[in-house]
Amino acid sequence: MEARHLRYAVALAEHAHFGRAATALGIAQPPLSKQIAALEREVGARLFDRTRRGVFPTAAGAAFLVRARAALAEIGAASVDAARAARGESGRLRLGFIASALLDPLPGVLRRFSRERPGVRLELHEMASSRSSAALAGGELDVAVTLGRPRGIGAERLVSVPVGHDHLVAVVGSGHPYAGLRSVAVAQLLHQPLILASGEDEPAVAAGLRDLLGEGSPALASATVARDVHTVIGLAACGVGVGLGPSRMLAAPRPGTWFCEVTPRTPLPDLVLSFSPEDRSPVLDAFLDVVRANCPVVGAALDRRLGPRSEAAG
Amino acid sequence: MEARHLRYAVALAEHAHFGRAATALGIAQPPLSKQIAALEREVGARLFDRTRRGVFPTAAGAAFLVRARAALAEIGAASVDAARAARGESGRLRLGFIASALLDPLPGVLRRFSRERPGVRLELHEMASSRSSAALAGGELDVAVTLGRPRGIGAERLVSVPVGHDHLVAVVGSGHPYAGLRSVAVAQLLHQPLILASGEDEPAVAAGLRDLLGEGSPALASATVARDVHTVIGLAACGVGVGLGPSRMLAAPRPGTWFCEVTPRTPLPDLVLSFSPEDRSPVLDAFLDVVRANCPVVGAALDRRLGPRSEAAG
DNA sequence: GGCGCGCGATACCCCCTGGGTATCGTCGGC
DNA sequence: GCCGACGATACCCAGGGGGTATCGCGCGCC
Repeated sequence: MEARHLRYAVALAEHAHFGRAATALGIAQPPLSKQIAALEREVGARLFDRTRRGVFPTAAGAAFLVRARAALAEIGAASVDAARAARGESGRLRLGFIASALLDPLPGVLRRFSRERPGVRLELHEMASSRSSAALAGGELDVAVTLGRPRGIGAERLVSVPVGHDHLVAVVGSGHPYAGLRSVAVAQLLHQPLILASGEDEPAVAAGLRDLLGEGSPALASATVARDVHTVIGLAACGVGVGLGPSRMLAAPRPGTWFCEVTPRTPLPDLVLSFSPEDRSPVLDAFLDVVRANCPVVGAALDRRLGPRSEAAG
Repeated sequence: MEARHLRYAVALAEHAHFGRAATALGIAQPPLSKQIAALEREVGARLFDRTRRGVFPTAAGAAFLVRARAALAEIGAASVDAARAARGESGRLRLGFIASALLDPLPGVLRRFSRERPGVRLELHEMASSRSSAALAGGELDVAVTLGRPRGIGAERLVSVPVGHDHLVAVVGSGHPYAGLRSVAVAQLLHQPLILASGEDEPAVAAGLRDLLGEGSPALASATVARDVHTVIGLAACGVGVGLGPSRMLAAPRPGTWFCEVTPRTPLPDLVLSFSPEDRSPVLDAFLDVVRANCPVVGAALDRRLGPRSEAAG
């Protein structure tokens, strides 16, 4: 049985007349008679009663038509759904990211992406950079934002572009003596209670501080350790001490906090956007477009890695 | 787009290999490649990624396949449902009947029919005979059991067969003086409180009694009137008086009641089964089969009206 | 590193079948 | 009783679905 048979049966039921149904289908009446006869032969039951007053479905025909209409609706939806998916207007995007990425590149990108692609389900997974890399290589994520380039098995197959440069900055509550300062020197941190994110989540901050303050520094040893940079800012705002984190923090100002540069300027690893070029999908391309639009420097780097924009532009 | 394209796409997704999918479909590989290419052209999107390790659906392909499988399931169900309906194994039967028919022919018929055709929904409508006839002629019922042959517009197009002959009998409670009698004479009814069904529902009983007792008989004038014959029996069982109704009542004995013949024997109109021969359906045929099997006399009458059994015997 | 092989795409051909025209059978209605 | 409407049938044609042969291209294996 072919979709043609369903279309013909539905048209015949709607017009209750072979000639008019055939005209509506764009064919002549005899082929329609033949196809309906063939359909009835295949089903093994008469589907239409040919009376003088019109052509009406039998009980079997009525049962058939219910399914036929449903099948035709599914067939139509198949094309539509596939085309939508091909244009990246539906589907899902699984994004792994380190918590601090929520400070700077992600808010704008996610807001814009979900506005431009309301049909795409965003699955956001906050996780450590190492887990993001592994999940990306294993196909469990579509795109990841990590600290530094991904390493580990499969990482060499990933495309990675830096999303921006970072250096170490300090954050204090408004009532803190350092509030209002443009910058603080490393020496000013030595006898302050320090707050920084834990090793796994933001390992670079702790490493940078070790470089600045010395390996066994008491200030570092007694530092308050938070799970992620958001908590660091929150604790600093409460006056617990001097928070230390990536300069990305400046992009998300929060009332009651004050940010100062740390001198000497201490670079931190870049935030990096990665994905598997083999698993590119229209949704991923759409996401990359949004990233391009939000951070022009990323666009140039992407073009260098993928060629000047895919032809599947929506 | 034809069902063939859906079948091919599903097979290709299942085998992840053009050659094996083609073999499973019973065709060669090149036609499958062509059909998939044509499908992708029509949808306007690549549906499968051809990699060295196999053929996998793209995001668009995955969306397409969901709909394709659903459509194919509907198409398969269309045939099955139609065949079932053609065999009278599904659908509905709308039966109109007079209340007293529940005493005799209907219990056995309905029990047997619902056992033989569990997929058919029985719609039972108790109504006066005149309404049944009109509903049958108007296409609102498939079959009706009425008192006497249907009359009124459209009734001449109906096929009607008597389901059995009836005459007037009396029913009393076990404690009644008549309990235990084989028969009662008309004279014995003259000074008894009588119970009979109301005019609309069982008009023949009242008419028969008028013939027996005389037009202005005080016994008739003071008779208790119930809506239907079931109530008559119930009231008689309570000792309210002598119930009068069709001999069909004998078929549904009820504890605490006693039935006696009324002499002289007074025939009542037959219970008649009617349907529209133009609207015959497999379900109706199946119902008529059950009626035949339950009441052999009806079978002969039906055969006389319709020919010796339809060829669509299930 | 070259050859072989597995796989999908392409080229080309055939014939099946879907659709066309012409016509018939039949049943109502005027 | 004739005509007209409608579905079925007969017959023909051509488009396309499916066949075989072959190519292009990686990958893997000596």
